[in-house]
Amino acid sequence: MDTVTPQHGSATGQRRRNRRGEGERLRDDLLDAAQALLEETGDARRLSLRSVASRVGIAATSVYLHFPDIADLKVAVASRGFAALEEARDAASYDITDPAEALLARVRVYAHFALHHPGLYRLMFGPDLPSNLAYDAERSPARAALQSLAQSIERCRAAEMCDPSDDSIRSALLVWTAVHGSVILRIDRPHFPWPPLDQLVDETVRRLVGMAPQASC
Amino acid sequence: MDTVTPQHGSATGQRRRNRRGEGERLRDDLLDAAQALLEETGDARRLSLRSVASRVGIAATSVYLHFPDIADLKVAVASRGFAALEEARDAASYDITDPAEALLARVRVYAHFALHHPGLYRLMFGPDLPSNLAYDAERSPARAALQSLAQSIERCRAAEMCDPSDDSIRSALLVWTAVHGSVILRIDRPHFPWPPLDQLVDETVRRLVGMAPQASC
DNA sequence: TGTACATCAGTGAACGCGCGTTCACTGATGTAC
DNA sequence: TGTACATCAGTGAACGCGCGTTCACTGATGTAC
Repeated sequence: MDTVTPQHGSATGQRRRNRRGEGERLRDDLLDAAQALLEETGDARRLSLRSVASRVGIAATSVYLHFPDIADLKVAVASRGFAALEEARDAASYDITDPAEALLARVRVYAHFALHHPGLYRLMFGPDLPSNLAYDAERSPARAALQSLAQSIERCRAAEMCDPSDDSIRSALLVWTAVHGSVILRIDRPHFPWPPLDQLVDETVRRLVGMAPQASC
Repeated sequence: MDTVTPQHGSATGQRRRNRRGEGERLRDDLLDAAQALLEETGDARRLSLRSVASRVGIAATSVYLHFPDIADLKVAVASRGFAALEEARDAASYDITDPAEALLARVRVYAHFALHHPGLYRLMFGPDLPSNLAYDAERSPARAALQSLAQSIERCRAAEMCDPSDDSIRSALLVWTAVHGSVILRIDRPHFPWPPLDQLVDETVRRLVGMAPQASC
């Protein structure tokens, strides 16, 4: 969109001050920088107010113009992460009619998202968000994601593609925690000889929801 | 064991210097202090050289008498944790003859260990160990634990209590990652309305290894 | 058309904190003679 | 039995680092008159 201004995407250093009325741009730049730092280091602890400011090329104190403190910035970054994850999952299952295939596709995308954005994923689902702001509150992206997973399982059940006696919310919980464990250990223990991700994820989902071993049913 | 010396278990403050020839005691005291800090904060990042030294009641520099750096101290603490976990698991299944019950008991104890020692558990299985020393090397307590889990599953299979077509190592991997996800999310998201732990763990294990829903088989 | 001024978008010095690590040292104690 | 001395088990000051946060400030720019 509009002309690519030099300050966008540039590393630490010179940066042109925004024009009058465009001060809000810095907010986006800060979020971009924080996300970039997460991608590079894979470690949410490195996300310091000073590191983000330095990445953008502004004084450390300027962060306070847009965020009351570093915790709020982290929450905002995580929030963007949840939106991106949701979008990716929806895109993955958009044109799949088979409910079982759709479920598997959605879970696979979740796993790939985690491995492609380990720092962001760890921030979203790990201990690095301030606990009073973490997304385990009743209305939160993480809960919404769980609901969406449960609905996907429910559609399988309606099509008689998995265990009919299960509570789909409970099944969703089993699947979510299991897949989280699988991807977070992959991220945290990169030297372990992990089998291919998709196979393991598929197997986990199939068994936990009582789906037949082959995709057809 | 022998007289309880005042420096043991005491908080920050006065501490009597060890007698000649007993300097190695400080090493144990450091490990005890580090573990106590983990229990209290639940956060492996707080394990700093200075915090451990202060907890024991010695000068920060004295840590170097026994550990080349803080990373080595963390590895030593994690190592004790793996030993404790192994012991607890063996104790849990010691007098259980039914292989399925033994497997479930062992996995339940694993989960309880994690929730009772969240800081220690996170250190053992999380990203806080220095990556070159993390226990994902070929010969490591974590690998040994996985082997032991696989053997427990193998015994179920021999007794025809679970899916006979499975590779037990692969099943062990599925179970380990799933249970890890379940407990680490409980630790990291304490505000989430988690169902009872044992039920969820049992259900996860049964489904992943293809065990019948009831304990009898 | 010119200018005073309010506002916007930041800056820069400074604070105290905890961190890992270095270096030279100290004082008690056991042992060899 | 007495004593010199090596060793052991630590100490304490100091270093530079990055951190979050405070405070008073600056300079460009749009706007009202």
